Amino acid sequence: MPELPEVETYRRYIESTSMHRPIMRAEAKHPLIVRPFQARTISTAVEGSAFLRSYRHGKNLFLELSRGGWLTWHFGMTGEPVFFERMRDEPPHDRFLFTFENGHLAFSDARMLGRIGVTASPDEYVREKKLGPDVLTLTEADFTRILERSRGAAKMVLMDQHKMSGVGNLYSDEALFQSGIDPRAPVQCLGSGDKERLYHNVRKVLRRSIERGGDLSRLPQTYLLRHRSRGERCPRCGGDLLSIHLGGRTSYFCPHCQREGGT
DNA sequence: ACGTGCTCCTGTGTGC
DNA sequence: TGCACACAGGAGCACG
Repeated sequence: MPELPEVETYRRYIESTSMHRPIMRAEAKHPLIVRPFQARTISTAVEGSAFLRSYRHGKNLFLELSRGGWLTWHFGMTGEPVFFERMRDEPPHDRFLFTFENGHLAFSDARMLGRIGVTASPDEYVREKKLGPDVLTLTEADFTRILERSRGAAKMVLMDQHKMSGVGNLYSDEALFQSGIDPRAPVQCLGSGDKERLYHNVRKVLRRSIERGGDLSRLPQTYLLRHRSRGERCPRCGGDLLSIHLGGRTSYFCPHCQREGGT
């Protein structure tokens, strides 16, 4: 379920469970999870190393390997890291397993849309994938510049990892809701007030969720995310929420509280 | 250079 | 209860 806050939560989890432990085995339990690499390539690069440092860029996690290079980790839609000590506690859908002297770190991923790979450095990976800057590193001026260079629906711009990296379907809905902006609003139609609110709300929403450990159920009831399902009502005005398809993804918003822009 | 839609995968919830 | 089918918080790619 990983957007930026979840991946940051996973990074901290791995920091607290799995660093500086010699990796005895690194095994792809399913070949798809390391695509387009060969399972062997990853095992060879990782076994005998330890994770030295962690780094996150948008929804991507990087772990520096003591023998050189970095592990890359993308969580797809259903991936999560699980540390455990006894094999009988191995999670279901274990797709990649790191084995330490005392314990294991599994990549559990039901849908297998996640990926594990290796790269020379996070910078190299970001360049290869043409990822935009991590959204939390953006200044307001950077953010505004990105919006001004873009066209199309505001929500699509927020979610485009090549423009800015880290925001997905759910948090874009939330930031737009809190900013009173219709997800379909063309970015060119946003006023400077809209852009300013959007910048602050994107950051606020992501930070708040990180504080809550990426657990949506711990976000305030005033958030759209707590009401993001069919038939629910806007937490602000009580009106019916609308759900539409935008770029193949489901968007929820309040047609009363969210406008096409111009402030 | 762009936006749209298809595709990769499997598990779960919904409605008949 | 059982089954079929839509749908899911992501992203790369082909196509127009």
